[in-house]
Amino acid sequence: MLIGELAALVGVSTRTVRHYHHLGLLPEPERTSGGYRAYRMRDAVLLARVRRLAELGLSLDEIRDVLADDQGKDLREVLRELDDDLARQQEAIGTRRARLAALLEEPELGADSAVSPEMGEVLRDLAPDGSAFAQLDQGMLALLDTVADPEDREWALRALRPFTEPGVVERVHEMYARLDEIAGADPGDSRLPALAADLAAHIPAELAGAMSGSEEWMDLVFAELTPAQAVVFRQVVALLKKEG
Amino acid sequence: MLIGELAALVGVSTRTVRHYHHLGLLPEPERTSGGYRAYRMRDAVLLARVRRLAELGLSLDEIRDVLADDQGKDLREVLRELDDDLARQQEAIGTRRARLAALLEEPELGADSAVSPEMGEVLRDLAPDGSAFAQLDQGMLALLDTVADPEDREWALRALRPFTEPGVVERVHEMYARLDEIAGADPGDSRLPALAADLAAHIPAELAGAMSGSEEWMDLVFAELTPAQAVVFRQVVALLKKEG
DNA sequence: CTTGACCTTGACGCTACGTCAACGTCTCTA
DNA sequence: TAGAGACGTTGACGTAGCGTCAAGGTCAAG
Repeated sequence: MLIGELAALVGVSTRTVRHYHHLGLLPEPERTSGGYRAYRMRDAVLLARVRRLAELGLSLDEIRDVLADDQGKDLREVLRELDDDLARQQEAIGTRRARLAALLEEPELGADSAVSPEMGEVLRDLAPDGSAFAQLDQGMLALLDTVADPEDREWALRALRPFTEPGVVERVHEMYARLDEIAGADPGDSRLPALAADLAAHIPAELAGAMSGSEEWMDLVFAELTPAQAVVFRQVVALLKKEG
Repeated sequence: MLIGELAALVGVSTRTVRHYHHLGLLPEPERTSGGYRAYRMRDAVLLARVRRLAELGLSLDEIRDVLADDQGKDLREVLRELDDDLARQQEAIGTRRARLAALLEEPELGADSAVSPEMGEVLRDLAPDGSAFAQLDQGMLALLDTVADPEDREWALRALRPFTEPGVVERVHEMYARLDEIAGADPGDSRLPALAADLAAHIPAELAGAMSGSEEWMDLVFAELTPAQAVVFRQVVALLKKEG
């Protein structure tokens, strides 16, 4: 039997057979005068054994160990571990499918999808309306949602909910629009103080406190702003500090 | 933000971040004077986006496509395909776990395990009793079980069942033992004709017909036999042919 | 000035083979 | 007897998503 015949008999590729030789799973057979591998029934029997175990899902390393031990004692143990592993995989896939199903339910499926359902709701209410500022803002909310620990996340969601109420959403969009408008403005632009005042009036104290808590965080946020926007937010911070 | 800080923020390794740069999933940020990557919030937002999609199970290639399209239209399609794929995986795992459970039920778990339940029964009844001939014979039955198409398999099982009946099993083991005994014997040994006659008496005609059907198959089987055993089986074949 | 923590690029490792490449062997046929 | 075509040989790269050195540069602190 040449390698192609053996492979066809057992139902694998010749590459697979050679691979098993390389790994020592299958002994190299004698060679013909021409250098071809000459297989016998024993080889087919062995190869079939390997395939049966492989099709169960054992790794080739595990198969080698099992065949080396030869006894059924170790095999039973390996199979149990494998079953546990498969059970975990099934569970993980189930979880992912549940998340997928929830996502597919959503009417909008934007770049910031795949966040938690609660944050998804907030983001949908605040809707990406083409505003550059809104995009960054909502991206950061999505970031927060994926990296914050559960309690911080809950806290943030509670703090955000007021913005999603009808009547308030429109004000938020108006702020986004005004921030976009002044993006390229001069730092001394006359519209800035009014915008800062309006923003400060809409941001609750607790949110402000949390935001300005970390110096580095604030630096990172300010680094994303245009000079004019930065001026506005420095004024907002000042106003909120005075107020609190 | 340096790479380590970004990675910690989003919850990945620095290697992962660099990998995403390499794949073009994440744009390379500016560098500090010292050559360090200097990240900003936008990068964290983007990285979090990538991670959310990756954790859903999308491949990095798919993520790049989805982010390139930017629209939710394609994302929905990709997610549906992914869900189908996961459903298939779940089913496959379920099948494997069922086979595993069946296997773990079995009291004996030998080298030829993981065959079909029916063949498992036959092999258990014929039990590996240390006979070298029995080992090869039963290995070949296992091979047959894994490579034959369903109808041939059914046929073989029906033809084998008589051997597993109480009263017959003992005769089978006796034959195995006698074949082992004469393994190294002279081709002219006086025990050979009797053994051949006894074997022929126990092998039904249909099985004999099937076995001798393929020339190559017979060659492969004979190649596994010692000279004395080969003599015996040539006599068996002759006897069965005369009888049929 | 040194230490130690961080950064840089480059490259190999992992799983289970698929897929060339470049070349030898064997069988069949003109 | 030569050539074609089917098969075999070894060697090496590719896959997915990073982990893990290696060999070295940068930076803040003591």
